[in-house]
Parts: sequence; structure tokens; C-alpha cells
Amino acid sequence: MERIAEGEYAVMEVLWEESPLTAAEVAERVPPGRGWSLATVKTMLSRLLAKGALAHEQEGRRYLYRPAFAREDYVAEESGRLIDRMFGGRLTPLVAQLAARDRLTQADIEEIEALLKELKS
Amino acid sequence: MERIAEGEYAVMEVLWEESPLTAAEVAERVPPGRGWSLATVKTMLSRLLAKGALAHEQEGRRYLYRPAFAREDYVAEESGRLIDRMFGGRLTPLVAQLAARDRLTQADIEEIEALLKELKS
DNA sequence: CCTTATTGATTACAGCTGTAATCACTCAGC
DNA sequence: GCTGAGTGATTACAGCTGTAATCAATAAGG
Repeated sequence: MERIAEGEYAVMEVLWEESPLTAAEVAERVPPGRGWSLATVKTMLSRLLAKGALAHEQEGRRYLYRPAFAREDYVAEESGRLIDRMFGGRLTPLVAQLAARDRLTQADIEEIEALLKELKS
Repeated sequence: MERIAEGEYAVMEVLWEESPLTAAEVAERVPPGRGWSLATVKTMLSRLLAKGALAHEQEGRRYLYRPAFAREDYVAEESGRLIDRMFGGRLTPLVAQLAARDRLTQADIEEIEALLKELKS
């Protein structure tokens, strides 16, 4: 699975949300904050195709694009990469880190505890 | 805090481990797997200086380099960025994700539980 | 039929990144 | 004093990224 650039990722998100879509449809759904032209979206789609992150099927004169892998798979790989790089592959320091930065609310803590409890059984 | 590229990050790690260091000393300590020449390390140091990620003090004819911010700060920002992008800012889905991928051992789970317990008090 | 809008493909171009080589300077040793 | 080794600065260059514009083909509408 090749690396996906930040901008390309925005396009993947659109297609993970809904697919297959035409280039124009993707352009409509990209977050407006990006301020992308249709041309830019088309560039992204081409690059993602070249990287093997998207597949396309012809539909008349145009293509329908769809992701070549599931969001969960990509997200898992990317998270693993970060945790390896920054926390020696261990999740506990990440949790500790976030806790220390007050990025964990009381509700978060309880939610994770519940999840872990389930995992143990 | 400006973005740090993957290769630059390797240099930061060296200096977070031990600093201040000269360029030659950094080069010695960079993971050999990189196969970097001294010249490459010097380029990285210059770029990190330009980005404000390093500070340097003159020592005779050369510089001593040191990080301009703590590893924890950088790591916290970078983790936050990923969690925002991929998990809507919430940690629980990340934990769930990793668990589903068998990236969590029984020991991890207990460790995190202990940590959370402490946080609650 | 002719024009216009659409669509993928090709090209553009600056900035960042990886990976150096070269240059100019200077200090240390002979 | 001269030479060689070490040092930061400058330059190099290809590949990736963000952000398009342009082009050629074609389908659709009048």
C-alpha cells in the first residue's frame, strides 16, 4: 500500500464515504475549505489511480472511481506507522501522552475502559 | 511549530536523545540504516534550523545543535493531528482499531487500564 | 450539422524532500 | 608558512505535492 499525500487523502475520504463516483461528483463532495478546482480534483484522482489507491470502471465516456482498499486498512497502517515511530510501537505511551495533554475527557476514559474490559473477555 | 519531514525527524530523534551535538556527532548517531553521508546530515541540520526546529550556538569554528522544542511537544502535536484526521479527534476508535488488528496484547490492555485508573483519581 | 459543455490526458510550475557535491574558509600539524 | 582535514554555506537535481491550465475527443442540445 503506497503512501497517500495529505491532499490525496481528502479525496480518499470522499470515496470511502460514498462510491463509486465520477470526478465531478468527487469535486462536489470535497470539503469546501480546500477551495479546489475541478482540475485539481482530477489531478488527485489520476495520481491515486497511478498509486493503486483507486480503481476505476468506465461508464460511457467517463470513469467511476472507487477506493482500492478499505478505510480501516489504511487507517490501521497509518496509525501503526505513527505509533512505531513515536512510541516505539506501544500504545500505552500514546494514551499517557494524550492524557497528560488533557486530550482525554472523563468520558473518554470510561469509554476506553469499557472497551478494554470487553477485550479481556 | 512547522512540519518536520520524515528524514528530518531522524535527526531530531538523535538530538532529543543527546544534545548539543556537532554536525559530525549527529552524523555518527543517525541510524546506520539510513546510509546517510555527512553532507546529507548537514543539509538536514540547515533545513531544521531554517524551520526553527533547531537552535545552534557557535563553539569555535563550528556549531552545536540542539532541539528548539521538546520531543513530547512535537509528538503530542503529531499524534493529535493523526487522531483528528483519522478518528475524528477521538482516541477510543484508535484503541478499538488497534485491538481489532491484534496490535494490543493482554499486557498492553492491563497496562492501559492501570493508567486510566490512575487518571480517574 | 454545428456549437458548447464535459471528460480524461497531458503539461506546467513552484515548493518540499532525499540525497548529495562543491566551495570557501580556517585551524592544526608539520 | 604550507597543506590537509574539518566546517558551514551554496548549489544540484530528481521525485513528490499542491494547484492548476490546456488540449483533444466526444456527447448533448439546438
